Amino acid sequence: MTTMAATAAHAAKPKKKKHREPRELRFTFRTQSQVDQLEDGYRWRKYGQKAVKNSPFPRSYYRCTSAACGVKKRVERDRDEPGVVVTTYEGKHAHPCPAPATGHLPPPLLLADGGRVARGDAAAGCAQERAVDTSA
DNA sequence: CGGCTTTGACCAGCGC
DNA sequence: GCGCTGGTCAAAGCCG
Repeated sequence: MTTMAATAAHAAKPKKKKHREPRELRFTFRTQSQVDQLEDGYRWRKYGQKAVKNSPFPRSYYRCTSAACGVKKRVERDRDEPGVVVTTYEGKHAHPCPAPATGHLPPPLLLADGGRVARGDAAAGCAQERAVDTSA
């Protein structure tokens, strides 16, 4: 960002967002983990990594590998707890969980975010979707 | 062979 | 007016 000197020689892309659309719900969970790729019951593909000023650590951007699943997930480490990662889910899933029910990988310690409450469950994603679907 | 990961670069909006 | 940040995309390489 310091040196953005570059020659524009590429076609523009239809990507722009003035205001956050209320359509996509945002869930922020604080999970105590050492790895970013937490198994929440879905597959995520990292599509970017940027360092934010709010945190001394870089933020990771993940996207659901599903087809009609436009769910995004951003993972960043806590500023005071390097052992804790802040997982923010954006959007809602529209596909079954690819992970088997026998997948009890994450041990988990989900804390309440700034407004929402999460339960320690391997199927955090499924639970989230269910909660949203039932609520909305 | 397929699928996933990583890095760099670019863009847009906003603030002062 | 300029600078800055945040966010996304693209391509390539590597691994199982």
